[in-house]
Amino acid sequence: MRQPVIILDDHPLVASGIAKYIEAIKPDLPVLVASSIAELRLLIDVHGAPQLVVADVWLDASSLLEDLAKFLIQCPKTPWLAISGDDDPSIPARVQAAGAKGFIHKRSSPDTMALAVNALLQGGKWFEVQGCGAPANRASREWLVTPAELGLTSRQGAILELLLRGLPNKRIALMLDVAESTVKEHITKILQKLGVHTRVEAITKLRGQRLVPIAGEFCTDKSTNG
Amino acid sequence: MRQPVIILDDHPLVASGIAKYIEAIKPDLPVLVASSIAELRLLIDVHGAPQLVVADVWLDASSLLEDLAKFLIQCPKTPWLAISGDDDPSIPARVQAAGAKGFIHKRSSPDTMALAVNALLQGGKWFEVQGCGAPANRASREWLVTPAELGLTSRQGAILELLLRGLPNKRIALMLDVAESTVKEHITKILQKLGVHTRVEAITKLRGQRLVPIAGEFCTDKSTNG
DNA sequence: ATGCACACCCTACCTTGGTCGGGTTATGTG
DNA sequence: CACATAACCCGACCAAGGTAGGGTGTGCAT
Repeated sequence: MRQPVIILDDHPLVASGIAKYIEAIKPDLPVLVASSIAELRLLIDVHGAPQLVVADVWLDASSLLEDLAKFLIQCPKTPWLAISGDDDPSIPARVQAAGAKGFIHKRSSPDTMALAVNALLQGGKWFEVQGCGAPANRASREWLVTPAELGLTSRQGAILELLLRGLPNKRIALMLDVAESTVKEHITKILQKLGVHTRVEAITKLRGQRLVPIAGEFCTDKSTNG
Repeated sequence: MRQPVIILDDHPLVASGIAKYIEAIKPDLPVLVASSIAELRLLIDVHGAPQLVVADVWLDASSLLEDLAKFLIQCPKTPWLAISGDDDPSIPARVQAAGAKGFIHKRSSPDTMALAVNALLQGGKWFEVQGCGAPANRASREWLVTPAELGLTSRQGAILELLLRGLPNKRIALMLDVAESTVKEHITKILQKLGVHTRVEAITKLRGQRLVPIAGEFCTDKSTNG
């Protein structure tokens, strides 16, 4: 019933690692591995259009990017996530131009990849800005994420924001003026969508990311902990 | 009883891929995975000196290479194989100076890695010469904090490090091979010293900071069994 | 020797967190 | 219209987190 996720990588080590990881975070999704476009085509012929393609764009290989893009337009509904180990800063733009719905660097944390995969599976996008040129000011250039990119509703996004500040459910409920049980319910769904089981995992997974601020409402930036 | 091979890589994707691959070519060898020197140390405490360490020298991280070398001289009979995804041409020389018995690049074929692993397991060496000259991008100075600066003992620092990674008490207890109640006790004291009431507050309070990988003295706090 | 700090173990108790199975209301869209 | 989705509420259950107070053994300084 559910279409598979296909990992395309010429490096079997990395491919199997990625596959294993995606299987771990998405136990209900079949994950297949291809090490060439030919193999990818074969898998798609057999299994139909996949739900997602995660492709290592090893740009050493001549025109892989174009070939891949040309090939994947056969599956217009299938998003694909580009992964590169290269530090060329033009890559994100190039893969986006080639039709990728997302890009992450190989040195990204697995958590980041999980987020990207989730985002793409839910129809969103995920483009990670590479730090090649000026990686020094990491703290000030934290990546921005919209709730939508994480597949969250706006309300869930609001609650996630407070959750990420370390607030307990009771405080969140007070701030949003709803029942604590409602907060719990939202958080349960948030955790599911993020593919984690506890708020602590969610926080560490999203570490370094920042939700885009939501207009109005609970913009009380003071207090919080303590 | 055969001693294990330990893979050290901050990128679990790659680590598990490498582990899987080595398991495939060496079915009789247990393969363990660590994602930090602290974890590596723990594994060695538990299992004894490994037959081989395969370490990704992610040189972005401050002085990992020195720390690793300093740590591995405790196991003088254990060869270690450095893997790097960086193109800095000085790396092979540096890792050799640091005591590595081999070096391969992440873009090497799995076959190459198999050869290197075999060579080192048999007491040999394997140094792959890199072709490219792209300079490494210096970077990513994250704010480092020592447990001492926070008023913590070394043990508390170790636990805090795991806590900050989002691990639940049970996992921390398993990794440190102590009772969960002991972990709880340590954490209670950590929280008191940090002036917070929950681990989530501790995480958000220390967000963006990184504990130093355990300074100097932390090596093996005796046996304490009993 | 006595005291102190640390790491370790335990039980008990309470709070918080997360899930599950109900339910209501409003807003859409086929 | 029926149906789906989101937001809201409740109660109940169990797991996890945190505190309190008991204990052991070690090493180190007074």
